[in-house]
Amino acid sequence: MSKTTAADLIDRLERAGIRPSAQRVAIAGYVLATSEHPSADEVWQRVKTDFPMVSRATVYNTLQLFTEHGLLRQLVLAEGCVVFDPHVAPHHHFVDDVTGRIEDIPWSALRVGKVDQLEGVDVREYMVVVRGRRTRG
Amino acid sequence: MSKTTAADLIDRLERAGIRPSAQRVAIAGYVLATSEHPSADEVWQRVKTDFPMVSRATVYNTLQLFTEHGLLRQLVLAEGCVVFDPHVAPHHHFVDDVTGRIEDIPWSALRVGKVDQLEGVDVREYMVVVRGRRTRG
DNA sequence: TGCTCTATTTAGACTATGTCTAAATATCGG
DNA sequence: CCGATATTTAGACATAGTCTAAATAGAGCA
Repeated sequence: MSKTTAADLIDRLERAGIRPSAQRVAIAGYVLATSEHPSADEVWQRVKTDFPMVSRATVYNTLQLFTEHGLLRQLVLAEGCVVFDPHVAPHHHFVDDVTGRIEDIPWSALRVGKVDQLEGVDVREYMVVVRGRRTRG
Repeated sequence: MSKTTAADLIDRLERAGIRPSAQRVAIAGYVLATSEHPSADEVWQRVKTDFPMVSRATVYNTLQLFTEHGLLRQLVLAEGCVVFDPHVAPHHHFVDDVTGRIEDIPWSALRVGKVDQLEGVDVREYMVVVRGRRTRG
């Protein structure tokens, strides 16, 4: 595994326009290299093992900062955070960036190909999640 | 708007194999008819306006029951429940039903069509979310 | 009807996770 | 080194979900 050095991390933060403090470098060292898709609290737990006195607020603020500067993406995929839909047949979803409102998109309105060619997975279901703005009511 | 009667709701619950109590009918009256994609607490707040003494535990248990009997789906799309991904280029995601682990799927591994034909939306991003099981490591 | 067994509901304690604030600390430019 | 600004901190607070033991309601039956 290629180990990312502190100097590399500092460089990445600076190129993103972020001042590299010790806490930020420690957080970056984990979250910019992981493939685990951690929640904010998981990042906090993990970073604390190397950097025990970092506060929760710093981790949350830093993750927000990294996201604003394009180093991270936030995915609305945290397990256990669900919403209920009485429309049980397969369909896709549109999430309005402005209002947060979730709307159904009929299955036939989009076409998804090559799902059957995915290797090593037994697919139970899939859907497209589209995000953006409404241009009319 | 076609009003769903209590008799209709009772009938749906019974056909799904659920004994229809007053609380369950009240919860069904809202959640099986809405297009709002509410969270569990939102369902509780809403149902309480008509049925003030319903407890939170009942609403949570009932939503779980409805889901198990196929009347509802749970969507992992609740706003504010995020996970972080340092892979900022567009890609899709696979969620393992067994472990909950989220894995990246390369953009090129799937094909999504007709997104540009969606009416009334200005698309910022989209992704496919695939759920299922791994068949090998 | 009244009894008993089971299913359902309840209040509220508990936990986990995210937000906010005011104070303390660190860093930068001069 | 100094003052101004940026950053971090502890911990209170808020919100949402889980759990439990006790109370209530309903079904089947004598």
